[in-house]
Amino acid sequence: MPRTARIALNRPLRRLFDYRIPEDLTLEPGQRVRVPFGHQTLTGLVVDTDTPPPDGIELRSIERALEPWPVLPTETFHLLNWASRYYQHPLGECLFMALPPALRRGQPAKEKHESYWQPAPDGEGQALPANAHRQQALLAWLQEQPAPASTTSIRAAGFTTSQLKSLADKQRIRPAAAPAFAGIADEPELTPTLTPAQSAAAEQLPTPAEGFNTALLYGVTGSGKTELYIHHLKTHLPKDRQALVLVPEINLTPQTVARFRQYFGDRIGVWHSALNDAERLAVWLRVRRGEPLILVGTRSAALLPFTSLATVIVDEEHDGSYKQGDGFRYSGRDLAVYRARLNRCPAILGSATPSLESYHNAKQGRYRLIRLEQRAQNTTPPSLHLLDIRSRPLEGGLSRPAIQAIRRTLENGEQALVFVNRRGYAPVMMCFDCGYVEECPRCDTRLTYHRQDRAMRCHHCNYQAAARDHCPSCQSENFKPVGQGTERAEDTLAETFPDYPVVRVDRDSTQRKGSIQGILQRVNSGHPCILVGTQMLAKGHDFPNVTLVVVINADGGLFSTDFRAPERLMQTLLQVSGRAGRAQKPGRVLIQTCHSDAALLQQLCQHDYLTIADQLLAERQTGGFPPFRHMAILRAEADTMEQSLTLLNTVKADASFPSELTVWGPLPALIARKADRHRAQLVFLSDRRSCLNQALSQLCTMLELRKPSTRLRWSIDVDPIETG
DNA sequence: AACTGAGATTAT
DNA sequence: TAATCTCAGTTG
Repeated sequence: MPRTARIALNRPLRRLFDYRIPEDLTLEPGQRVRVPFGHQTLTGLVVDTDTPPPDGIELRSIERALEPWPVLPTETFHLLNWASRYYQHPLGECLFMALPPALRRGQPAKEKHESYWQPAPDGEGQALPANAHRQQALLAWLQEQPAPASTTSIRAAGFTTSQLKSLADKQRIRPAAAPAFAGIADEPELTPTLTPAQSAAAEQLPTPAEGFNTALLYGVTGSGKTELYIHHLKTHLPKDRQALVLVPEINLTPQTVARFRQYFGDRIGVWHSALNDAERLAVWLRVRRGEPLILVGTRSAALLPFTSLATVIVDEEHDGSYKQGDGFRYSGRDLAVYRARLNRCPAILGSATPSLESYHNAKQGRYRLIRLEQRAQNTTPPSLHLLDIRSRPLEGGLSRPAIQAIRRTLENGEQALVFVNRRGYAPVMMCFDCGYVEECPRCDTRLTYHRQDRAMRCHHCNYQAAARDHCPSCQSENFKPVGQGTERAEDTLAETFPDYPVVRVDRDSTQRKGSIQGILQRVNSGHPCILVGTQMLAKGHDFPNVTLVVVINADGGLFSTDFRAPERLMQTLLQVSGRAGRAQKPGRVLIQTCHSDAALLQQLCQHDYLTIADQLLAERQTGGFPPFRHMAILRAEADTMEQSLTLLNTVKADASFPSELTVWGPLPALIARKADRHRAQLVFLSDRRSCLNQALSQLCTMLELRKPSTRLRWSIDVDPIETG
């Protein structure tokens, strides 16, 4: 009986392919192989062996295994299998997503040869030139090292390979064998000191000894969650085990990584989108080898091949960036929790504004709710005030009282932060004579005016055109920007407060690498100034001298059709409020709105987040929305709206859905045309996850069978966060 | 997705 | 008549 293997390929095919295993080869799931596929040779992953071969097909043979060991260890493999079914995404693409790019191709699982160096005995080799300062410094550095140093660590210490080569040429250093991996090199023996409130919370956190257990850590902004994580890992993570720490966007939080490094030294591994292929492979291999790393990373770090995971932490667990927006639409947070379950270890989800999903889980008793409601430095929490701007004169979007508050803040020698939820100068250019509004030629959107480079831009498809100074329709010069963007607010503020620096922080002002660091440094010097910016400012930064936060307009989230909009509004407002009054000075938050009577905004000023969350949950329950019911969206996009709607309509008509499944639509998407693609969607809701999942796989089979055209595309989004 | 081959369309 | 494009079908 010839042995067979079922192989997954990195292709968008919802099926696997069977191959014969050569006589001399033994294989297990998770191994990489080279297989013939049509006229090409591809890298595949073994999913199963000795499965009954299909009838009437002449199987081709696996060429060879790329490694004698599985690149995907058992738990990771299980996780991805589960995720493939849960998110209805082809298994092959899920599995390959968990490999670094180098291993997705046919490359060997080895780092580029790394060499190790040690100083030559005293007196050997040639003397160094007097001006070779860096070489002398490198030699001195090598002499201080307890063991031979790798090229990577030499580079990390600020030296170059050419300096290394010069020393080697002069025989002042010699190559050495790679030191055997001996646990953690030198993890500092340092543990953060906790406040009484932090200690109380720390005692409730689930430890690796307890097995699988999920905790929701509700820690208000400034309560010191990071210290708590570090303390927890220091006291409970065994020295030989791994930990995963997920963060939303690591590029914006180098301070967090620095803090972890300070306590764990080289035991910290970092994983984010800015790594190149070689760096990715190196970190991935360290994880796969089972080095007891504490891996700090973004969403995709949840897919890393941990072999001895003992703690999972998800910081800012409410953050939308944990959900992948295209392709394999997984939630890094949810995969991390499932991973903890597979590895029988604790998962800690931390946030000052927990997602309603996690909070609901806590209320249902599935998660342990831990409250940390005191700020670490005993500062009073910021006070929130609504500022109704109906029929008030505005200057560049700012009301008189807001400007006065900013002035007082600056005169007190403190800093103010102005939050504007739109980048650019103004979201619309409009003709005040004929009413013409400049729109994107490829999307159903308005173009945003960017004064910085005199451009009109579409924030949805990146279309760009030169800005005009008169109306293209009636030639009137009464063609003006309408509404507020960060650039405009910056402008007004600079005019109003000529004696103080105004610093803008948004995607456009921080494009250059590291420019945000410079900005933050400048702000943290503490001199009075005004910060203007978008969401970016709300995320995790610590501005000790900011005592006033002004929200230019809170109304955007009040009337959205998206059922998550109120939740998101509350989270954004509270996160940005948290930037106020960190040090010894109390903070004030002014929220400009045209609806100061709105119940949601009133509650925000009077209550804590969980009270509002209770309220929002009640509304979700009444409306039959997540987390009370499970949701998925089938989206279609094509050259015409008719094509998209037809596909969804026929699929809806042909499928036999159980009565407990609610189906809405098909309806055109909120932005019906995006980059010249016409989009529509069908929404599914069900009380039972299994019911939803079954309906979705039925849909997939149907959609796979019909192959109308490559220009007509469809995708499934399970637990969507954008429902427009 | 990548590739192929058949058939239609277009350039020379 | 050759080169190019489009479309549908297949991959074990």
